[in-house]
Amino acid sequence: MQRQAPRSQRLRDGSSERREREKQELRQAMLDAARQLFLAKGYEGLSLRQVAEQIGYTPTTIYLYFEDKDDLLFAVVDQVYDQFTADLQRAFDSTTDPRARLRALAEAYIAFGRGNPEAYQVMFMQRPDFLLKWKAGTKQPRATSLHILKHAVKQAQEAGVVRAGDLDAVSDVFWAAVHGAVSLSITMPQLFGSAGHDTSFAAIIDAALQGT
Amino acid sequence: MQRQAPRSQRLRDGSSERREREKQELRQAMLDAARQLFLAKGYEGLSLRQVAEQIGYTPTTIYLYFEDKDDLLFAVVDQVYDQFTADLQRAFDSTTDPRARLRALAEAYIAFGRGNPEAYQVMFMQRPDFLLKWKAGTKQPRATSLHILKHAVKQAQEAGVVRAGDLDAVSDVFWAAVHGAVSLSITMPQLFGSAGHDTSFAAIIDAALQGT
DNA sequence: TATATTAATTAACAGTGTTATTTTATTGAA
DNA sequence: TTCAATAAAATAACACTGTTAATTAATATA
Repeated sequence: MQRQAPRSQRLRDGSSERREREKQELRQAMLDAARQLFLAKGYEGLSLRQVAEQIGYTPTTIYLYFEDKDDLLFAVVDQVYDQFTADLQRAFDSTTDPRARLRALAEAYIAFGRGNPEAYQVMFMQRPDFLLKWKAGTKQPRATSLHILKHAVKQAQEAGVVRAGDLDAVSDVFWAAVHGAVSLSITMPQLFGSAGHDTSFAAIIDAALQGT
Repeated sequence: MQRQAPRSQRLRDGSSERREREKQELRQAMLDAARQLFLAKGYEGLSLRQVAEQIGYTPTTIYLYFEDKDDLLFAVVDQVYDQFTADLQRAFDSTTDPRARLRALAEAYIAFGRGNPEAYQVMFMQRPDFLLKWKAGTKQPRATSLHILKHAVKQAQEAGVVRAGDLDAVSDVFWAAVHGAVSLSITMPQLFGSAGHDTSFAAIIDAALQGT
C-alpha cells in the first residue's frame, strides 16, 4: 500500500496537470477568438457571445476564465503592450547618438501605431485607463513604456541637442507630436496626410526634433 | 360664405403654424435632453430611452423627428461644430501677422478642445466620420473648418515665417501638434502635462511654430 | 461504487437600438 | 356637427448586449 502511494500520487498529479493544461488551452482559445474578433470588428464589435460561439461554448463559461469583458479585452491587448515596449526599447538601443535615438523612437512609435491601428486606438484613445492597469504578474502600470521616451529626451537635453526646459513639458511635445500624427492618420486617413502619409510623418518627426 | 373663406383660411394657417411650431419645440426638447445626457454621461452614456423618458415620450417617438441615434447625436454636436469654426475664424481675424495668426489659431484650437472635451472626443476621436457629414442645410462637409488652419499656414509660408515645403504636410505638422496635445490632455490628464498642462501646451505651440 | 468538487449549461434580468402594428388625436370637408 | 382622412404617439416585439443565479453534467477523490 505504501509502495502504491507514490504511483497514485504521480497519477493524480498527472491528471491534475492535464486538467490545468486543458484549462489553460481553453483560456488561450478564448483569447485567440477574442483577438480575432477584435482585430476584425474593432473595439465595439467584440462580443462575448460571439467569442463563445466561435470556441463552441456558452457565453457564461467565459466568466470562469475572465472576470468580465474588460478583463478579457485587457488580456487581448496585454501582449500588444509588450510588443510596443519592446519596439521602443529596440529603437532606443539601436544607437547611442541622442538625436538619432529620438528619431528612431519616433519612427518606431509611428510604425507601431500604423501597424496596429485597432490596438493603438484601444490603448491610447478608447481605453486610456488600461495604461494605468498593471501588466500581468507585475505591479508596474503599462504607461511605464513611455518612460523610455522621457529617458531619451532627458539624454538629448543633457547632450544639448534639444532645448533645455522642464523635462516633462519637452517630453510632452515629443509625445503629442507622434501621438497626434498616429491618431489622425488612423481615424482620418482622408483628411490627414493628403500629401502622402509618409511625407507628413517625416515632416512631423523633423519638427519634433527641431522644436523640442 | 366667401367672406368667411379668408378667415377660415387664416384659422387653418394659424393652426398649421401652431402644429409646426409645436413640432419644432418637441424636436428642440429632444435635442436639449440629448445634449444634457451627452454632456453628463458622454458618448456611450447617451441612450434614446433616457432621452425619451426625460421629455415624457416613448422612445419610438424620437424616430418621428430623427432618422436614428446617429442623426440625433450629429444634431447635438452640429452646433458645436459651428462654435468651433467661429472660434477658429475669430482667432484668424484677430491679427494679420502670419506668425501671431498661427499662434492665435493654435491657442483657440486648444482652448476649444479643453473647453468642450466630450464634444471634441466625438468630433475628432470617436466619430471622425461626422467630419465628412454635411452641415445642416448646406453641402459642405464639417471638415471645412480645418481649411482655416491650412489657409493660415499657407500665408505664413508665403511670408517666410514658417519653412517652405508641401503645404499639406506642413499643415499636418501643425494639426498633429495641437490635436495630439488636446487629445492626450483629455484622455490622459495624469500622464500628460505632469509639469502643468499650460506649460506643456505653451511648449507645444512654440515647437509647432518653430518646427513648421 | 458512492461522494465531493469542479465545469458547463440553462434561464433570467436589465439594458440597448430599431421596426411593424395599433391606438389615439387632430384635421378638413360634407 | 358629424364623418372620413391624416398625422402623431404608444404598444408590442425583435435581435442584440453584458452579467448573475440556479441547475445540470462531468470528473476526481475516498
